[in-house]
Amino acid sequence: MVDHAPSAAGTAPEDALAAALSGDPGAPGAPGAPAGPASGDAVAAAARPRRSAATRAAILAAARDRFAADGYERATIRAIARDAGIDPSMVMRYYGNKAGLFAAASEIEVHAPDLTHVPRDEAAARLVRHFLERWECDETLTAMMRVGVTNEAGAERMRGVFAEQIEPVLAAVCPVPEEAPTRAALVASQILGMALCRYVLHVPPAVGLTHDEVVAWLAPTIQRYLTAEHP
Amino acid sequence: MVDHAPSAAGTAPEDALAAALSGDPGAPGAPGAPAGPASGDAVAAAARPRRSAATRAAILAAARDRFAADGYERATIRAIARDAGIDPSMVMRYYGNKAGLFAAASEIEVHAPDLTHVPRDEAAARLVRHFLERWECDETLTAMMRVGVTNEAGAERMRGVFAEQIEPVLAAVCPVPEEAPTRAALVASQILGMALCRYVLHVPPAVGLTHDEVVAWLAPTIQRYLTAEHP
DNA sequence: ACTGTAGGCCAACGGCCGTTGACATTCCAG
DNA sequence: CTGGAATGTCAACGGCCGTTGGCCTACAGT
Repeated sequence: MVDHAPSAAGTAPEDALAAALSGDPGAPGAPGAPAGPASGDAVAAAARPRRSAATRAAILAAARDRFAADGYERATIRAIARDAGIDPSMVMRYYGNKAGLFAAASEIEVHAPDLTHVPRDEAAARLVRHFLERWECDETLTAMMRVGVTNEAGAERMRGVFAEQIEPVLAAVCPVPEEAPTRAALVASQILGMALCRYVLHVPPAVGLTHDEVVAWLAPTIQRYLTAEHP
Repeated sequence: MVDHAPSAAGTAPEDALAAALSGDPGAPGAPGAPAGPASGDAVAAAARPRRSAATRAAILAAARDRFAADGYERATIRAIARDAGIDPSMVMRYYGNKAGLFAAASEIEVHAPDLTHVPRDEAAARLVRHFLERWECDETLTAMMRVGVTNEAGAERMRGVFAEQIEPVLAAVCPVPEEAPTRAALVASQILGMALCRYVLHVPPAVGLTHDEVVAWLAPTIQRYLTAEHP
């Protein structure tokens, strides 16, 4: 009778991740960032490069690699710290906790191209090629997919990226504005599906396609999702 | 001197999963399965329902739910056993270890429909509708996706399902046989992408589509991947 | 009635994890 | 030169995990 809600015991860590991904300012601020030398010149304080910048960057780079390779649960702070060549406690000092580190390592900028000044029948090809390059330039998107699939907070972040960075861009070329969300979701389903097969599951025939082949196959699909009349 | 390979300690769990998913017979056999009453009638021994069958089924059902909801790492044997109403050690007795349990819980049967006797222009719609229903009838496919994205052994299993259960079915309706793998991968990318958005990431516009709408949008895409000439 | 065996529970072990706090070192302002 | 903040190391804590082995119970064959 002592424990009245044992079934909810396992959800605490996930809450931490959710809070961190929501931009919750609850994380303990890194030393050196908030308070300057008190009476010193604010501009000088901001301009002086912190010696820790290199360490922070190394941690972030190692974290991106590990999260992309292993997902959130299997990527351990100890392993990330080892890759970065520092002590695990430094990760805590700079990013508060594991969730905060992931939130920092998974800041997503899709940089979807502006399609308003692209000929309508080239928009889809442009889009496909952009995402191929974006996906291969670093492993952030792979990491986001790994965590989004496993973790509800990660999924929420992906929905946010979709709503804030994908939908608006596609709405600009949608003939009927109120259909934009549906059409954007269809586009996302095809692009994410190809990324899943090619970069995460490594399905051989999907890996073997050249960029041009992927564009040639997918662009007509995307184009139809964008502009064809509602079936 | 007892333990001769201490350096490989960190990789053991993943290897165990890989071995289990490869159908490695190394797992300790469950009691009651291999040896009958020695001198008894073999038919009677096989027919007599083991009292443990219900427990085994309960474990498997709980495992499917947990793996689907949490992925491989976060789904704990303790939680699965609690859901099944038994002791964690029973899981070990029946399935050897966690990897063996997952291997048993993720036996995938896609049951892709035979398309050889379907009018060519209906094949795609039939396929899309089948996968919608298949995906919603239980959570096995969601579990497979969660693990396939996070775990290399899980990805290997998905590639196996693709090669053995998807590719052959689609090859039957492919005009050019040697293009079958590529076309099957394209089909898989669209179907898995929609499943990802709809059942895993829960992207709102994708969730809101009815079956008929999904079929209406996706079928032309699938049809083109199946039968349109190579672009 | 007796006994072997399958089914089940319990307590524990060793290990890895995230996290913490105390202590050493480097750097810079005064 | 000196004091304090920034940077970094080390060792440890508590917790949860997968896994193991011992012990108890119920039942079927003889």
